[in-house]
Amino acid sequence: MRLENGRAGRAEDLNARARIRDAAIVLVGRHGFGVSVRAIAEAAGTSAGLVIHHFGSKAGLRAACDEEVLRRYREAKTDAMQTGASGTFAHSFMAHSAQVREHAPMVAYLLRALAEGGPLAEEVIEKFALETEQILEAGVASGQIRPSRDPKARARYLAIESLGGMLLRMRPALDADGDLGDGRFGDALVRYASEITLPALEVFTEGLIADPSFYAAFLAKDKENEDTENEDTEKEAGHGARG
Amino acid sequence: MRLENGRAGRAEDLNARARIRDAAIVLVGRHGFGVSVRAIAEAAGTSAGLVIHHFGSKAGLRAACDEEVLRRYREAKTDAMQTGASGTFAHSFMAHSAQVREHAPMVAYLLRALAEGGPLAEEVIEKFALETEQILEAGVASGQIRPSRDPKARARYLAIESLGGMLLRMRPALDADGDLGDGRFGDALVRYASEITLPALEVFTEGLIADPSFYAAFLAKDKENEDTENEDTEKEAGHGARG
DNA sequence: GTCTATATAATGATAGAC
DNA sequence: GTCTATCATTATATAGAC
Repeated sequence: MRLENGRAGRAEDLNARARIRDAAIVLVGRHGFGVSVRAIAEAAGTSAGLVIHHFGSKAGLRAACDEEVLRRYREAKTDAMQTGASGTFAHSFMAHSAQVREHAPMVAYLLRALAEGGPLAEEVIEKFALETEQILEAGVASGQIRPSRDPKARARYLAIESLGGMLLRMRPALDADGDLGDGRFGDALVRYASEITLPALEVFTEGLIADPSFYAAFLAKDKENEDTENEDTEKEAGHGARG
Repeated sequence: MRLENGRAGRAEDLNARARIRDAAIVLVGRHGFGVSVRAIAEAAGTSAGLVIHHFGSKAGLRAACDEEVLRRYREAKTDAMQTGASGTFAHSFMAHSAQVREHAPMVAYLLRALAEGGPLAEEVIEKFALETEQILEAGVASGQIRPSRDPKARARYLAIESLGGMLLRMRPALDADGDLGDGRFGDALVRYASEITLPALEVFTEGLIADPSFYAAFLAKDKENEDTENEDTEKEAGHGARG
């Protein structure tokens, strides 16, 4: 009873069920997951009872929204990849998408999901990490990106910091207590992206730490740990809290 | 009626008011701000009525918690600075603090506040940006850190990404539906810190982008924008969504 | 200061008419 | 499929006894 729709065609998708789901995505983006079923029903022009009738429960509605948002994310990603280089880093992709009126609610919902945690958040984080890894791999092959001692760990680190920074910075702009927060959020995201572009490029191009002995010291300590761990494999893995 | 206590001595701070406030900090860290006044009262060994009596409302209680958490943050920061180099980057400071049993609830509450947004979140972000700027400035003076074209913007960028990455990654570990989530959270934070140390040091020491023309192109475009903005100062600042 | 009892409002979910 | 009416629960906050 749950998944048979949703993956169906997009044509006859303007029925009440889809209207409720779309209204929920918009309202969650604006006010968070605490928004009431009644408010969603009102925004969709129906009744609270119908919402439950279609989705079983509020959790069921959320699951349907998660699924739809993930679908739109993939769609937006494809668009961005074809359009230009907007799909490379988290903030540039998100800023690009948020400006497309159709994709803006998806971006807002996604940020709410990241702030709250849950399956959708985990899935998007994994997607970003993987996509970053592939992009960096291509960059290394073409000589634009420096090779890494551990490409997977580097990509994961960069993806999480990029996504997290955007979440932290854009989180306040989500709250639309004001009248019409329609294009304002997209604008704020673009402003953020333009704010960090130059410092990020500077750090990534010129580096930040001048003294290479820091890195060398940690590399040596890491190798040392690996060796001792190979000796007594069973012992509780205590990487320790250093520095 | 509100602030006269709280900054008072720590000795006679074990009355019911302080007990309620401390219980609230712990429970908010574990379950978020949606936790009920009743649950807080029960954890403090008192009644819901007394909570309202002391703090006026749930919002009043949160304000008191915010204030106390900020006080503990400053305290932990001072400790960390004196102890060693644990105060330098967000994750290392947080990981260090979360392992101190006394400071762990403060760190969890802080992450909840960052995820939710609000005055405390803004204040902590500003503090981190400023502290990062000062640390980097000292590093530049001693030759360990590379100088920047825009030190303030670079510090802000690094602070937000570091804090945001930690928030994104540690957010799921906060939920303590399980039995006793006491030391587990601190351990998870330490694990995260050790996960990102090597990739971060690699990127910061060796850089990420091999081709310097990327950065150069954006620098040129930025200068161009500055010039046109100097011509017509009034025009709506359209930095534009590039890339 | 602290408690119990209660007022009041809002929530998610159900039942049944149409 | 859709609605209205309602239930049961839970929430914050109040009132007043002690």
